[in-house]
Amino acid sequence: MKSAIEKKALKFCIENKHRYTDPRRYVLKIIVASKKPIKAYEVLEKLNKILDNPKPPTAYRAIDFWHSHNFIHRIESLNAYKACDAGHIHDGSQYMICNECGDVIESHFCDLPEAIRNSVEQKTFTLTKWNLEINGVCNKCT
Amino acid sequence: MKSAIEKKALKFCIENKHRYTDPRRYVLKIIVASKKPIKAYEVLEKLNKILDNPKPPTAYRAIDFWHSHNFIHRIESLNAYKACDAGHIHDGSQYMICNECGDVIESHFCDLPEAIRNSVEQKTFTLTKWNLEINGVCNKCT
DNA sequence: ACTAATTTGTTATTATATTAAATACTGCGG
DNA sequence: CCGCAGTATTTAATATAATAACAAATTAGT
Repeated sequence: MKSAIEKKALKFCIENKHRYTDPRRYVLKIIVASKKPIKAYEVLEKLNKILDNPKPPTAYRAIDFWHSHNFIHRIESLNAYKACDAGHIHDGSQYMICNECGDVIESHFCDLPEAIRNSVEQKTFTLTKWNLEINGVCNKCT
Repeated sequence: MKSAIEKKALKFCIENKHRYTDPRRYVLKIIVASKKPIKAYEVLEKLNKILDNPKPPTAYRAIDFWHSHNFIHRIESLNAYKACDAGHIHDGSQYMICNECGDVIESHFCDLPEAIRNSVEQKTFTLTKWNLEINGVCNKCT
């Protein structure tokens, strides 16, 4: 049973002549299946139940692959990865991380808000990517 | 010769009855002296020229100390630390990281821009901290 | 000086991530 | 169908980042 992201990923691979190999396939499945952001070595652990004794590079390469093609994002402050189901490519991302339950909610601002963008450009800084991580307490935990 | 931050740090320690010990003192000096964000093991390396064979915890403890008291910030996507000379405490920070020269510029937005804050609060998420890291190319490198 | 609190020293270990070199797989032109 | 070129994986080793646990030293308050 394939999730929407997995279907999109398979389609992407076919269209762009990338291989939808077992490591890639299972790593994506594992990350998609995880409700919370998942760490590389947790991915590796789960991968170990499917593949034969996989080593770190196997997980990392697949993670990098999906990451570089925007199917997953990295949450820097957690060293963890999360699938992104946005129907579009975005060069920025925004997360709300609950300090209580550890849940991470992604918001899809397609653009960096004006106020920030202006401030950045005033410094004649050419923007390529941005990442906002917000900590706090989510509504379930309040 | 003490920088403004170091003076402020010393004052802070006296006022709050924290000890201004050698590891803390030198670690802060090293981070302040570094133009670019500096990594923990680079701090340790430099510390090794001053103290007698310091171990990782020595550096990490001092880093954590200054970090927890807002004298330095951590740039998550670089695993690196940078002194902050803002004259005030802020619960959020914003960096522009140049992909070419590695320079990092900190902007001092005291508050998260309205547009984002609203979106966060609409999801009834109580905000405690935020961190924005922007990648791009700085004006010197364009 | 005695005690409690804080901070550091030391050793070891865990967690996270990458390199390098050999090997295998896939699509394609002949 | 064969072999080449490009792409991807395997393997072992290593690099980098961070913490645990506990003993020893320092300091402030009595």
